[in-house]
Amino acid sequence: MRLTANRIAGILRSHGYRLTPQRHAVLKAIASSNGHLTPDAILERARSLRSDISRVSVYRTLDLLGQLNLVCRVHAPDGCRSYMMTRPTGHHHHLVCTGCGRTVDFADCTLTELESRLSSETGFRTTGHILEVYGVCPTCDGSAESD
Amino acid sequence: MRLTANRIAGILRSHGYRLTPQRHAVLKAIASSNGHLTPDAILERARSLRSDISRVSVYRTLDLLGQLNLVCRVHAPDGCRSYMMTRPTGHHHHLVCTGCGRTVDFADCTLTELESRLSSETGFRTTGHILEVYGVCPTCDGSAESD
DNA sequence: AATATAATAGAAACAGCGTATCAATTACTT
DNA sequence: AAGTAATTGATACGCTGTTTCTATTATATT
Repeated sequence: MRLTANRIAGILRSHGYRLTPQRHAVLKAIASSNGHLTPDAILERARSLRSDISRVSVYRTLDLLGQLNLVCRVHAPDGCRSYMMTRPTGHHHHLVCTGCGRTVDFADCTLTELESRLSSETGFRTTGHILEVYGVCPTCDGSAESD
Repeated sequence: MRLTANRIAGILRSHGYRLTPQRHAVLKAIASSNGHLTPDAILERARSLRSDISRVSVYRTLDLLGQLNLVCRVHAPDGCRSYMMTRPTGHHHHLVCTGCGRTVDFADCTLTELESRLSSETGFRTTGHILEVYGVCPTCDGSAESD
């Protein structure tokens, strides 16, 4: 289950951050999507909820949420600055629909073996990885696109 | 073994493209690195070989090389537009040093299982993936940084 | 070697994304 | 209700990448 905008609002306040209408709109914008969103798409959605939101606030809110690990970035083939809500769990990866952007998380990551093998073969001390899997979701596979 | 600048020059010509001094300088700039380079870093290196190279030409050459699969993009945590020479082989991934950028390719990709499992679990028709592994190379692990 | 020509170059202007600065506003504490 | 520190938007800026256009040039042909 993914974090709702309201729960995140509570988390923000518990960390001493203010809950402004702008932040709330950004939260709702991100939480209302089942896929990843670019900062620009987030701005657009947030503006439909509250018209007086600036681009700057979107970036600031994204930075803040990123620091608190409440949103995570999605690396798409055409750009690596899209965001979506982080699930409560820790390490995970994304299965991204290249048609509509719908994104599914998965947590079973089989890369620790690979990392240790690479480590012993190269002498590198491995520290992490990016993994994004791409595909076409059932809906998009039936031709029409949606979001 | 990685492609040399001269071999790539031959490939370009065999595809009907001209071998201009600018392109050659860009090729040498990329080939002379053992890591991934941003377009800006490539411009800088190419300029040290030949002063009259414009930023536009770097981008154009990168596009061309990308179409021919002679360079590939490296997704780093801070940006996804770095380039390095492609090895002659096909599907592969990168182990990237976060200290100096040195990059090692590896071809044993264990993700087809994961993809088919995800596919049957989600209904997505998987089409590919990005995988970049990060680490610290032996040199950088001994404190000083180099390139 | 000279010529023709299509490809390629750089200059300049532009567009988009993200950030820094700063005065005005406002969410929250008391 | 008032005080205050956090937060906001406006503005300006810088960086990255692209488009357009004219001049140049690598190559094929003679």
